[in-house]
Amino acid sequence: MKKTVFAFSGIILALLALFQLSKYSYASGDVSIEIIIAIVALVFLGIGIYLNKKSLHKATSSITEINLKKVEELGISKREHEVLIEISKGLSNKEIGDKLFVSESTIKTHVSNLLVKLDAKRRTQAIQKAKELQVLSS
Amino acid sequence: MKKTVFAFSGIILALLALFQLSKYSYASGDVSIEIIIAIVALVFLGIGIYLNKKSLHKATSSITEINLKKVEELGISKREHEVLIEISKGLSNKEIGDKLFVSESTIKTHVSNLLVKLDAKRRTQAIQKAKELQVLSS
DNA sequence: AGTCATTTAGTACTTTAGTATGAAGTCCAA
DNA sequence: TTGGACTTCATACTAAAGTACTAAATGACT
Repeated sequence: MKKTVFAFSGIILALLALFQLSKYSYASGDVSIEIIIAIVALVFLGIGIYLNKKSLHKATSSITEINLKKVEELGISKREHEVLIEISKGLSNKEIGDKLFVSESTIKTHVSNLLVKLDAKRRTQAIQKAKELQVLSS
Repeated sequence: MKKTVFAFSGIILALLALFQLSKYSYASGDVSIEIIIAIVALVFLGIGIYLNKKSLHKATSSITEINLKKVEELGISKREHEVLIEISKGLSNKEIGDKLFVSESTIKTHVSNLLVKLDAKRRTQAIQKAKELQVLSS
């Protein structure tokens, strides 16, 4: 956090300096305007890349969005998708039932339906396929 | 791919136009140099962010290395690790046995040992924990 | 009001998974 | 060469998971 503050302060100061420098350099006639603009362009290109690298590195580690369209395409209902998530966490049917306040029978029904919809023979295979199809976050 | 080519062509043309525009605008005295530089700066900042987002998205999506040290720490043997990988692919004990040319009994033994070492009650939980511990690539 | 998808739940079975235990062969290092 | 870890396999269980129905309640849509 402190590093970020210092970095930003530095960048802002550098930019101000660059602006002033560009004005005086142009006024004194030493450098053409094209070169000044080019320098500014390159510096900001670098800043853009740097800022993005910072922000993306924190975000992308956990971003693997769930494709809601494919969930629909596969005909997976809201409740079934909930069950799918719990399966991927390693819970048993009984545990999922307790967590969602329904019976184990109900979970078995949902799981059976999920296996058909995901074309899987086992829950482990369902997890694998669901992640491939971006129906589960990995 | 075609999209990328068109996008780049567009960007390059826009930049050339911007450069020419800046020169004439300044020459005619309508716009001050600060504003021109600011516009160029913002445009290149955007380009930098855009380029980086593109390149990072391709790279970070598949990077999740397996931590060999933790495999050792957990006392997971070479064969057990092989079995773990097949489990995560969604195979049954029988299928894993066929793939590795051993009996289902053998796989059951390996799986039981894995569950103890990973402190899991089920194979699905083992997958989850193994990925958390970076013993499996996710 | 009636249809359709969803959610819930049950029974009765079959199939996998997982546990516990024993045992034998391999290979490596002390 | 003799433990020790690894791999293999088996038997006999118990426990989950999964299948194949049936069925009822709910809510949305027509």
